Amino acid sequence: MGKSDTATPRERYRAQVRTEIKEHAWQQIATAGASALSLNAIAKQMGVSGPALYRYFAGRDELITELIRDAYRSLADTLGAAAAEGADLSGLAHVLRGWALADPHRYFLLYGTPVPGYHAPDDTTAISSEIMATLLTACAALVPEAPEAQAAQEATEAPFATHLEKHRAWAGDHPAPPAALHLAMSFWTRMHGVLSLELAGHFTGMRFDPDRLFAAELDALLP
Amino acid sequence: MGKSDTATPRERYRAQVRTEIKEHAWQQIATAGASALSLNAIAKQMGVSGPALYRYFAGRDELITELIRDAYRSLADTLGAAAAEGADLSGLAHVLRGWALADPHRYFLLYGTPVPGYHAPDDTTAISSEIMATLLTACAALVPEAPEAQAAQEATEAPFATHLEKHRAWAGDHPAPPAALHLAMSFWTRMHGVLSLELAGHFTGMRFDPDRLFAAELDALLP
DNA sequence: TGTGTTCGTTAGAAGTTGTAACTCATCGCG
DNA sequence: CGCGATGAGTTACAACTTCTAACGAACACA
Repeated sequence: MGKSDTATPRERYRAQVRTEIKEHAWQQIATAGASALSLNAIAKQMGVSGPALYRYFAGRDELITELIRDAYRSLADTLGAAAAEGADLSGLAHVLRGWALADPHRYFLLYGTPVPGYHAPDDTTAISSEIMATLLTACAALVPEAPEAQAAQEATEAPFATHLEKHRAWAGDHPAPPAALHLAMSFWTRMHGVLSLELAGHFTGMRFDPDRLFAAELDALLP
Repeated sequence: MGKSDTATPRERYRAQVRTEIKEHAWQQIATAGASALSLNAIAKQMGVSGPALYRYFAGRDELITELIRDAYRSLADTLGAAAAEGADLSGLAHVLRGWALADPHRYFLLYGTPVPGYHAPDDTTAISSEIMATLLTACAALVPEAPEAQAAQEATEAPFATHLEKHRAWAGDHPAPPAALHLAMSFWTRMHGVLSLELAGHFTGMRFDPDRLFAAELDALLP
């Protein structure tokens, strides 16, 4: 089991308490939202005194940062596993939706209203581009390989795709054609649009089925 | 000037102080976000003591509710004015974008991560459907009037539009055809998807121009 | 078995929301 | 004009939050 064998007892205990704290934090976030996360309440729930938690997290911000990191990791792993099992872009969409519905607060922690002073650490942006990479692979599988002549024609018809091609630093060195870059961005923004409005409860009251809206948007997206 | 003439001096003073409080609140939200809004800080900025503000707002929640109401009102008026001046759906999209970019925190107050215990009062949902009405009018102007034969054909091709037609309570009694209902929902979710990710800063680092992504999504949406 | 690291505790500072009670200015009415 | 009711602003306080400091006790390791 990798690290836990080589660790000293103290380190193992420390890691265990850290995860226990995070579990209580998730539970608290799920009921009251991230803004209501209270270190004192977690301590009380664990039966220890308030300042004890500061041995494990420098403060509320570091705890939240850790939760964000875990959430990104979970999403990247979930999408990555689905892709490894052969899911196409449509499959990834449904996996994403399931992941978001399983814990709306976790989704909002990643893609909701940004925390005022918070700045994402480097490794979360790394995980974020890992997600983007699996997305790009699925998108590239849907976009037909364009011969040169057709590519030139596309350049005049799809100005945004060529714009993305000129600023493709965010795609890393992923070998996705311009149309796939465009498809990935549309996928991201549209799925997020439907999901975030649904999770925020903006569709309650309207009586239609959010499932069908999601399916319709997905259908309109796929080439 | 309507009400302010008939009001007693006390009431006029009260209304003035209320708007002054709200102005400071907006200023504070713009710099630190809604979650960091502090009645004490507002009081200090206004040169009065903390509890003095409780004469004007029952608490933090009521102040935020009032700010949300004002934000909805502002958005509805802005879109309504644009529509009255002849803006089509594309024009409304750009007006919406301008409104959101002018004060991102205000946008997130309406469409961002929901506040845990908060439940929107009735009149905000009324304003919300006012917004939806101007949207539906603009959408209806874009979809062609369908003869009966064509409508029957559409019913099999556009299942979500017919689903919306069966659950069109949210559209009030607006006489928009099913295709317009569908277009309005797509408009809402897609524009929100691009805007909220942009405003949350998820595109910083990627070097492309958010303006062009917005334009591309809008272009893909219009029939 | 000692020794030093680390954990958890209590005490306290500085901040927040919100309530209670009191003073005092002001508004309206006789 | 004067007097009484209304309401604004004050201080004091309770209960909460994050977070620091100092102390005792438990534990791992040599």
